[in-house]
Amino acid sequence: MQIEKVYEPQRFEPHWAQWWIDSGVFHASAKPHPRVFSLVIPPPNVTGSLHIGHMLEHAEIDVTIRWHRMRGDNTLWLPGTDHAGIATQMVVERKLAEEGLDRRTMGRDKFIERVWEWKAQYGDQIKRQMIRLGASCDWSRERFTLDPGLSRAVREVFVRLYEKGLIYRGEYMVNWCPRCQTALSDLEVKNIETQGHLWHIRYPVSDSAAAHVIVATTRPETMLGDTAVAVNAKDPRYTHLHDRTVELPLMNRPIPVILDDLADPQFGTGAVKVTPAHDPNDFEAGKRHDLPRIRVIDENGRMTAAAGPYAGLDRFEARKRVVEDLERLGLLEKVEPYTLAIGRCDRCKAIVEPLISTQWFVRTKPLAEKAIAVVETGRIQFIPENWTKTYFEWMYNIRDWCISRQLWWGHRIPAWHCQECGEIIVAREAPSNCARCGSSQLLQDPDVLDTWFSSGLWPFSTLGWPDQTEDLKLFYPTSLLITGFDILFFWVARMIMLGCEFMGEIPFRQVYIHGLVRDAERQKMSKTRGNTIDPLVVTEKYGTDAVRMALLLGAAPGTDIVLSEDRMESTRAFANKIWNAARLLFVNMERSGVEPWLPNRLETFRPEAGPSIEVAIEDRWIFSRMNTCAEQVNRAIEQYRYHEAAQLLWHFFWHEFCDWYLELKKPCFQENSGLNADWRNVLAAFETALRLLHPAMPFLTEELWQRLKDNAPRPVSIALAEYPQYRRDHVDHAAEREIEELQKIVLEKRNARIALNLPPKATFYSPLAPEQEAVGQRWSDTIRRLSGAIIVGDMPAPDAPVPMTEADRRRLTKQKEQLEKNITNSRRQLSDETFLSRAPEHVVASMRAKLTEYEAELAKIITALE
RNA sequence: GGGCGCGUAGCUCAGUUGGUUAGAGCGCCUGCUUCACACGCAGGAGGUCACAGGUUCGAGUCCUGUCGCGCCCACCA
Repeated sequence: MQIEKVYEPQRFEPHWAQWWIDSGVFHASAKPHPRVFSLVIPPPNVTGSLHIGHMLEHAEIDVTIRWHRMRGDNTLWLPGTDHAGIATQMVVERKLAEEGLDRRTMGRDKFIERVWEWKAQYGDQIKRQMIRLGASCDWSRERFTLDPGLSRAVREVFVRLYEKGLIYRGEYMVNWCPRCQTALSDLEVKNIETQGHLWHIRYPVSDSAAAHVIVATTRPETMLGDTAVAVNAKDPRYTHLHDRTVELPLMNRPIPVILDDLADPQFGTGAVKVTPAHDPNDFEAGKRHDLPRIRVIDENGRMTAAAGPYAGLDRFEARKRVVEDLERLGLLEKVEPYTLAIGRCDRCKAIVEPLISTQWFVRTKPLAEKAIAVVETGRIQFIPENWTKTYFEWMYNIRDWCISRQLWWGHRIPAWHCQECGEIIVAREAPSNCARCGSSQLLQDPDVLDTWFSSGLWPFSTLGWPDQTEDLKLFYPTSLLITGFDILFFWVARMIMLGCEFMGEIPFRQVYIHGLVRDAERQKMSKTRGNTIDPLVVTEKYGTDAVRMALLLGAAPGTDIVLSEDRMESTRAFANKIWNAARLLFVNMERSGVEPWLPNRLETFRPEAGPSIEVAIEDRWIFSRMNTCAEQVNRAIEQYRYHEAAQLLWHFFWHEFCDWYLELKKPCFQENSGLNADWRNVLAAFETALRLLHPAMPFLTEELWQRLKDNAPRPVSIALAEYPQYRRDHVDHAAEREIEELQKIVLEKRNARIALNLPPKATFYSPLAPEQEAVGQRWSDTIRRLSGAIIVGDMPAPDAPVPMTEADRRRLTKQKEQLEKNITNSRRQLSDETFLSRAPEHVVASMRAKLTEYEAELAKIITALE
């Protein structure tokens, strides 16, 4: 059998990725099963290819899913993608611009056609990437948020919410992105601290030549739309202005002075200009005082006709001109530098303009109540727990959700406007006549829904809702959601609200929130920084398994994940280590004339299996150790402690299986030995180790597992094999104690050799402590092989004792000091009445045991030093 | 302004309900091409757990405060 020295992932991974899909290994059963584990993917945007953050998410999901599948659960990982309204439309528009095209000249239908073409191309790319990265999804259940079925669910939800009065349409102030030409929800606006100015402007008081009031603003251009100046009723400085009017400069329009709490006497001059059409606070104040709303900025961010001489100017140009003009008129009191939070569009970073427009909204308070309750009662659990607080924080202060977008790509709002009487008809399917006047002149609302409206239904719309499908019955509520904190409000919160409302049941039981992937310098990865890691590039270079392992090793709950080439190099080394352990076995099997035959598992190493099968102590030891490892790994995965699971696997395989077990087994690999008990045990141990490693490193383990032949029927894939579980009867304390003692002796002898300055190959005589003799004699050959030391009993003792080197003496002295300190500490603790009465028994017991150990060791060191 | 989190070896981070000598990977130093693996083997150096108090028999872990850093939310012009 030809096996290369170095594991080449590129040769095997694509092959297995395809085979898994073709053989349907990952398909969930539609039949009820006592244990069901289901999870829906956070659907990636169709806009682009997957980045390393997706790979982390998918690695974590995949480990969990594979683990459940191997435990025999009926397991579903439902894949799919999101149409991502604004993001996708933006990308396609940009693409069209390169061709010199514009969506407005193309027309809606033509444009949507182009987006679908884009989707076909990129949606496929995402699927290909995921398959290549080993994601064990059930591709037969793949969904897209704009699929007919999911669109039906969207219309159903919209209509029901509307009928329940939870969706309304109205004229309100919304965040408007002048670049994207659409309204945005509050969540889609990012407030970014920016260095700006605070302009203090004098507004002359009407009929009072000298008097004026000074207002401060960060946006002077909006003064053109001012319809009042507000002062606080309790502010003694402005009592003379009550019931007066001021002259609005530049526009020469009298505006009233109103009394409103909007004006904070502590801030600025205590007087504030009111622009009801362009500021959310002013909008509210305007409603309270019935002020006119003068719109001076339009959807393009340009000044309207109402802005008089400034009409047609860009809003920022207008600001400059307004300030210049005020200065010329001597109405500019002063300008101060000022730090303010500017709202920017989450997608295109354009400065958002608050505008009054007619939009559709969801009344969120009633939905939030249920969503709060299910988390409060612990029916939904966040991991790590502290996200619960963030979730509540947002839910308690939730505001109505603007769901209409002036885009073309997305779910068209299922509302029709009657051209005759203006009636609005909300319906599941297009109505033919107006419900009020009977006219057939109906036009569908041009707007589409916020992307998150459809993703909010994802856990049940993907399973067939509103139909009561088998899948829905079986897999809803889903077991777990694994996602990032950046979409906690956007997505997770809305799924909980909508799931509780429409299914009457939570969408998932647990939410695991993973961290952000950062680069070696702990920086956030972003395209502008140019520090992104492309999953395909690094998997090509290091192998999928290595990259997965690197991600998992860093994936401690609640922390960000640092990924660097260094890390992937070390995990690649680990993959190679597994490969070479297999190589050792395969090469020796050939020499021994052993067909790579996989024995039935347990009978080979269990002492109870009968006297006919020899079970060497190292076999008993490795199975006992592997049992412990399985226990810990299972518990770690169960608690989403992926980094711990990965580290346990690493340590077990490298430092126990390879460093000790295989080394101990080497003498058994004899020429033409045939398939003896030793071989059976080695192969059984190796096969079990592969299964243990499989969720973390699926490709390598599948490749090696398939190369092991079997004498008994087994699943077609290691992905369907049984995951090793802890078994009480596999614990073998006697074997562990003996091998531990052996390890201690070998390490001691190795150190002795180094202290003597002997080269690795040199053998030397070394005495054995009396208590080690029983073990030492039995393992003398092994000790000699692994340490180079010939122990007393093997050979006559040397005439002169081995002289101690300086380095050795230093080391021992240091050890001695440390031990003395520990002994003092332990003795003090053990003579402390309070400690003895309060500390748990096992702590006291272990401290006693350790103390004895320290004392013995100290005695040895003292004699050695003399 | 409110909320969350971080500060542990040169670097990047683990450290589950407090329990005795604080761990890993990388890097560094020493010695080895030993017939699975130099993506390797054997060994080693390196930490007053940010700082100051407190609770406790016992604190990296719990409490208070200080300093430094990050993230999220929020309409103070």
